[in-house]
Amino acid sequence: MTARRRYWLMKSEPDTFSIDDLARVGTEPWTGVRNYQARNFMRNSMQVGDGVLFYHSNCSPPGIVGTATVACTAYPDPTQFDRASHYFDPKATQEEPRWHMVDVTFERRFKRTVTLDEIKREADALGEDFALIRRGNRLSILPVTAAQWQHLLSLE
DNA sequence: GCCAACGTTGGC
DNA sequence: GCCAACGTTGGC
Repeated sequence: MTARRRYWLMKSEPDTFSIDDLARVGTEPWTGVRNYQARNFMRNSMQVGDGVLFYHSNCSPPGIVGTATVACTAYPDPTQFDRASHYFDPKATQEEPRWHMVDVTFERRFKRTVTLDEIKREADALGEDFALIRRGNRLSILPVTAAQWQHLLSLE
């Protein structure tokens, strides 16, 4: 039996890692998540083949720029053990890692950015509880329903 | 570069 | 276990 495909939105700052970077490398470990809720989505819920909306944040304009897929189930993020890394976590141990991540594989770059501004205008269709457009929400990884996925793709 | 929102930390 | 201080996110 094939697992049911789930959908996610993952934010990345294009200055750090953009959709074009992902297109170039093909598959990338999603290092550096240091938020428990975001980690839990990766560790507890992501499955191989899940759909990912790739979102550019902290740029102009912010928005969805393409799609990717989850390439593997979660495993410990090695940067937590690396003293030299910006993401080093002194409280993490090999025996008890704190931070897990998945690898993400490039699927497609949108012909254009579906901007946050446009997405906000679709609040009625997407639902007010959609975390991306909920006021003050800063989650870098959030779940997307099949209906939201379809609707967001239709905006391209 | 500003700053609102919010998560985390640590003193008590 | 409260909560102030602090750090980070991310839109603008």
